Amino acid sequence: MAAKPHSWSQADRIAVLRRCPLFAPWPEARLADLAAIARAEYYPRGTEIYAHDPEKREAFVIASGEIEISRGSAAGKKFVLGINGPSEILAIVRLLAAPPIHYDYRAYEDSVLLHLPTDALTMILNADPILWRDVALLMCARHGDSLRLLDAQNLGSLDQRMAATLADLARIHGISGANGIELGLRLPQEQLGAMLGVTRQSVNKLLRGFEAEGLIIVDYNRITICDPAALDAIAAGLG
Amino acid sequence: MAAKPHSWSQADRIAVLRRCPLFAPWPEARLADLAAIARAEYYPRGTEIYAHDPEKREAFVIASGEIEISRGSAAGKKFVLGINGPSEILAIVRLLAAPPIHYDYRAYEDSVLLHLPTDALTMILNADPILWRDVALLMCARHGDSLRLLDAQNLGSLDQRMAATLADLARIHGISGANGIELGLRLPQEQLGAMLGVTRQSVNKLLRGFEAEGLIIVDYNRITICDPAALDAIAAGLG
DNA sequence: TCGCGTCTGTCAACGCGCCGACAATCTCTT
DNA sequence: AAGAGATTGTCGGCGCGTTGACAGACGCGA
Repeated sequence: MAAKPHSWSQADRIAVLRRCPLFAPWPEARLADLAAIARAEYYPRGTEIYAHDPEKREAFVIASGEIEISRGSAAGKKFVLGINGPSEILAIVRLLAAPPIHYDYRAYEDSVLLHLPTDALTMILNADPILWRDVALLMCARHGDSLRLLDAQNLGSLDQRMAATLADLARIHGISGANGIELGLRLPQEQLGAMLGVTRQSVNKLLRGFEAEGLIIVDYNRITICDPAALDAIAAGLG
Repeated sequence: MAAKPHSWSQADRIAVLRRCPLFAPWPEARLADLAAIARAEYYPRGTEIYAHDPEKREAFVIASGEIEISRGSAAGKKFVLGINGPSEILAIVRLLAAPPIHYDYRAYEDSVLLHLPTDALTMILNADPILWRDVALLMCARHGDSLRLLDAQNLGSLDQRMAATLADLARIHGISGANGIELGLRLPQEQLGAMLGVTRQSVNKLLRGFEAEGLIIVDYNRITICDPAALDAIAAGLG
């Protein structure tokens, strides 16, 4: 599915960038500048993206595949912030935030990324400063997402957080199918647990509860959302 | 302490804005533009800032006092994101984030705020677009803060989160005193609980544990940090 | 087609933080 | 100086999610 990047032309890179919401409204010339500094790279499933240099100052756009954003603790626990698909731009915060913050990026499926070195990226932005506005808006949206997660953690029950997470995944990775919205993603219960901050066993019980109510269908590594509205209702605290 | 705002001059407003990290580096002319659209308002302790209109599209700078940022659940629980002091700019996200997100702002002490209507603010930014860069950097820093909180919630123990929260409070509200860093803030244990997402009783036990180890001194509504380094060590998971 | 590694279903024991309650203490107002 | 309201200290019982363990199901590669 993912074409190997060694053969990618400037036009190929521009096409990928054009699909990224942050860059979509940019003028053609700026996109060309961006594409000129972009470096395409292929990562087979399971690869750590910046394993060799956690302090690497590069953002990247997902050309194809899925990237898992996570963070591990000294105790060996793992917290998964999210799993992002094509056209998302990631690792922007690490470029700018002070004090710096570091997340682990892992290829959840075979993926191709377009790397954008910070220094070159900021030079392009400074050359046409109104583009910084788009960055600011993107950061606001991301910040809003984090805040929503934080609220859910502190105010919601486990049911609610599970419902919210499933609804989010459906929005990002959903493909409409025969019985409802199918998550186009292999999704072990352990993985869901790492997103919710609970154990695999708890996820299992929850999932089977939802299935019993006809909200979802669980099928070895795959989940289908039958009743998205009901999930949203639960997530909102009305369930 | 807080001068009533009805008497504030343009020069007074400029002085307040100059102290805000976001605006500090801006040229004098832009600051004057900002001050011209700013409206100073006084809020006695306990007042809800946008109670009359939760959808109000205004950011504000704290001229004096303390503002609590929180969010309530339908079940009556409350989650406190933070308590911010003078020179902080708040409610920026609500202006820009999509989908919108709403927090409650409450005067934790008698406070004076400088309100900045969104539309006028964005016009000033658009007139000198490089200023958007500062906004983007600020949003990155804020986003980083949220992510750190989120990590702590999902990976850390209650001890660690308590230590981290106390260290944060010391950084923002700390005044060096005889026995260490005194938190210049009345801080009921219930309030700390709302920040950590746990009950008052749990906070009490934790606090007395820390006190027994000589890390802090608890004195009715006041906390003094005796050993900040030890708290940081605990927060980092080494305690 | 076999076999191994991954993923799922389920259980009992355990521990941590919550709930509800009550008395003691402190602060502020009158 | 006194009373009201807010804050703290502390307890026992309870519920939920964890821990650790094991059997069974699935799916990919040899």
